[in-house]
Amino acid sequence: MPELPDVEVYRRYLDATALHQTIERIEVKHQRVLATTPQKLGTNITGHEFEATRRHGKYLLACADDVWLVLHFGMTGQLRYFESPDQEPDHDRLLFHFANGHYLAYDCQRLLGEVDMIDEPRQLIEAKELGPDALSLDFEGFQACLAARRGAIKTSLMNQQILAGIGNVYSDEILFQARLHPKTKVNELDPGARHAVFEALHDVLTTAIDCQADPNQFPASYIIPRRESGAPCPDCEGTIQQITFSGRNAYYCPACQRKP
DNA sequence: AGTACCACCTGACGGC
DNA sequence: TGCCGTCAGGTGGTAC
Repeated sequence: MPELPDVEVYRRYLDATALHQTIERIEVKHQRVLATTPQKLGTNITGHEFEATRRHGKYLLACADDVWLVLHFGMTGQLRYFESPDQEPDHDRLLFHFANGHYLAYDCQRLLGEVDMIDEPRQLIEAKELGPDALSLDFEGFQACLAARRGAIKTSLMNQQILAGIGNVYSDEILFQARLHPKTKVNELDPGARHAVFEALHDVLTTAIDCQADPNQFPASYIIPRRESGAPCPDCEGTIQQITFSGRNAYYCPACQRKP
C-alpha cells in the first residue's frame, strides 16, 4: 500500500534508473489511470526527458521540461524499469519507451492509481487540498496541523488534507511506537503525547525509507509485520487486536496502547 | 467538525 | 474443479 515511505522509495528508484533519458514514446495501456489525455501526454513529454523528481505525501512528481508528471499509486501501484520486453510487469498501465531501448512501467493492478500532468507542483497541492508533507514538518508545524482537531488521532494522521503521506498501515505503526490507542481524541493529547506522536511519525517514516519500505527489513520492535489479529505484540506478552472504524482496520496492542 | 458507509477495482483465499 | 462471497485500503462522495 504505497504511503509516503513507499513513494519515496519509488522516487529514488526513478532517479536511479530513468532520469536524463529521451522518452521516445508513451504507451497508454489502460486509459482509466489517466487523468489527462494520451494526446497531451504525447505532445508535452515525448521527445523530452525526466530531469528531476519531487514527492509530496503519496504523490510522486517528475519534471519533463515545462510540465510535471504526477503519479499516484492507489493501493497497488509501482514503478518498474526494465531492459527487455519480456520483463514487462503484469499490470502495466503506462509504458515509457526510452531512446536507449529501455522502459519504465507504471504498474497498477487494481487501477486505483492516477497519472496526471500539470504545469507546477503547487497545482497538485491546491487541487487536492493537501496538507504539508509529513516529513517536512517540525514539531511546531505538526502541532499547528492538529490544532483544530477533535476526532480520533488515527483519523487525523490519515487525513491527507491535514498532513500528507500517512495511510492506514503507517498510522498504526506511528501510534504503536507512540503507545497511543488509535481512538485517542486529538484534543485530549497532552504536550508529552503530542511530542511522542511527532517523534514516532518522524522515526517510523525515516526508518521505513531506510528499509526500502520493505516490512521484512523493519526493526523487530515494529508492529507492521504483525498486522494480524492474534499476532504476538513485539513489546509485551499481549496480542494484537483489530478494530474497525470508518470502514477500515486498525491494528494495535490493547496492553501497550491503552483505551483513552 | 466528525463519523459512517458506499463505490471504484482486481486477485487471493476460504467455503462448499 | 469451479463458483461465490469477502477482503485488502487509497480516495472521494453522500448523508447525518
